[in-house]
Amino acid sequence: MIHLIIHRMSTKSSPRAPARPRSSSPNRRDRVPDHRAAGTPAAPTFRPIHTRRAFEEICERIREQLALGILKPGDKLPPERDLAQQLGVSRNVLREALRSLEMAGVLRLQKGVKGGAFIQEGDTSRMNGVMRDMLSLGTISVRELSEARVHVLDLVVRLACANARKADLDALEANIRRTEDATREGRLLDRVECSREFYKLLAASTGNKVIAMIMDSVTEIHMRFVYAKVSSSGVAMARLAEKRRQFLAALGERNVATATRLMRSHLESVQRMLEQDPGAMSLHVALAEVQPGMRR
Amino acid sequence: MIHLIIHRMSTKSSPRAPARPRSSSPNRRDRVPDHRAAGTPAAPTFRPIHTRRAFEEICERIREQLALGILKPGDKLPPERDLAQQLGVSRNVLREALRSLEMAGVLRLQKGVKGGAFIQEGDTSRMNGVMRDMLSLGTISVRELSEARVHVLDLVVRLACANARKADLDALEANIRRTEDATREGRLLDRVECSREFYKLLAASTGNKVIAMIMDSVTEIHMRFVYAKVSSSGVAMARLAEKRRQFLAALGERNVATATRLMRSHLESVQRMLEQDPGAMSLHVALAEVQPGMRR
DNA sequence: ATTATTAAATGGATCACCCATTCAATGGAA
DNA sequence: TTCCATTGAATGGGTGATCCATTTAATAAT
Repeated sequence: MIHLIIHRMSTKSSPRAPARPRSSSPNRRDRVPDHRAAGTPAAPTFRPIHTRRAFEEICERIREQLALGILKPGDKLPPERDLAQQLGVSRNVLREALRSLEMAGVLRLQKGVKGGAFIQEGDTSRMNGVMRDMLSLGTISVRELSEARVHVLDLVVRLACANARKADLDALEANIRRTEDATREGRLLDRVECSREFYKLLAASTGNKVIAMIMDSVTEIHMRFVYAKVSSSGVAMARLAEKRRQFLAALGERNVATATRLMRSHLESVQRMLEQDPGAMSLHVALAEVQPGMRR
Repeated sequence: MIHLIIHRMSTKSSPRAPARPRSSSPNRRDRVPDHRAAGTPAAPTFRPIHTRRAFEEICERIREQLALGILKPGDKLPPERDLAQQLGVSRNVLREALRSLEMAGVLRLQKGVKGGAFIQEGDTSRMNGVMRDMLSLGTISVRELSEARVHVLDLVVRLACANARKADLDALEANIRRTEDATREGRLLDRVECSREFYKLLAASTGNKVIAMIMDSVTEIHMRFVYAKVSSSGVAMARLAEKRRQFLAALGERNVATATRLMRSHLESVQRMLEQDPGAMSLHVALAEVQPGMRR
């Protein structure tokens, strides 16, 4: 259904070339890689160097079709065997490309007859993984992430005040009720889960998926720290639901100043709690466990 | 040097199983997948279902080692052949995992003796690709991205006012000079390139790599639109360098209000320019071409 | 000493299979 | 007829062997 022919422009002379003997020209001096030189007698169009690997080119082609709107979410790519042949590559290489695209959240691979590689849609959680990797690699620090979160949250509160709709406020209200239930019944970890959801709902209520994505990505790691802290110490933020209600009231009144002030002071108290014992803020506590494709 | 043993817990009966003939049991009724049932007479420990794919598990293991600090940037993984054996998987599958990690910016693969898979460090551009994919897939819209950019830029200006150091201001100053040169010599596209760099420098001057990353990711696409517009229409923003100088002056004086005002008005005029002819804001214009691993 | 050659290590790629899952088509039993 | 079990084909998941290409160090030739 889709044409993705790759003219491999490969470095290799031809697929399954007859094993050009290693030391064919005993005294050659030119260090020019023999590419396909000796093949055609006078082919003056020397192609530029090409170290690009097959799977990169494949990813690129598919992303190109996506960008051009030729491929859309829900579309199915041809079966691996067919596509590999169309592209003129081995199935293994094609799979490397498909795997990469799957991990990037572009594709979803499904087994069985009627299975195949489908263009994925609407996965807004991809940035979380990037953020985690950055942190694992030491490219960014916990401090930078926390600081960024404060600023982003500031922005989110402002936008939520401006744009939150009734449905958003209702969802937040329901979330707070669940928080109250969890508090009453002493389910501390569930309460952390509620917090995670609270911020997600707040982010969504900005009405801007880009902002929401950014917010989620800086919140995800933070909530892991909170989870680890609550999980190990057994202590939890006091008067959480109550504070949330106050905040929600300010949000409902579109009172940016109050909402911002409440959120900031809450963030500060959480930060104090986390920093109580150093080491709880260590990366390994939060990042270890649960590192799958993108659970959470 | 590193132990990453995976007990595959595989579904398959054993590597290279002796090709159990298809229709061996003519009248079997149990739909239980025969896993390794007939092998050992009474093995009561039925392992839980295992749909998890090998390459996912491998990625997970490596990320785990990373999160635990056992693997650090610069470290080298064992050669593919060795690692595959350690993990108990075929080399092909291992490569699928390595490829995914490479595309995610976690690894860098290098050929030749002394080559190998090295843990990458400090690549802050990974979020750009995510943003591009989201846009291609229609998960986010150009409008949302532009809007987010305005807000993020607002934040960046505030932080830059607070945190920019002399070196940052000097770099911005040098950038403006290059912009002037390009303007004088009519190199319009170079001027766009200068703009891209300007925003990157501004983002860096916040002193927070997370914020900078976010800023870069929302700016990258925007600059493609600008590039496409300038490239096709030949018109360019008037008095650009001059406006930049005013802005830089405000930044140097830590005058948040003025800097913010100047930036906002500039963004508005750029937006007006872009929206002049609709269609120029179409995705395809900006996303097509240059979709490599992560050029730019 | 300098330079060219060789050899080994390692990722890049191919081929030819086989296994496991899924689902539609088929066919027999109630 | 209706329903359920069986079958078989399509498709992704995975393996092992083998070769190519690049890079670097060791070695030989000048």
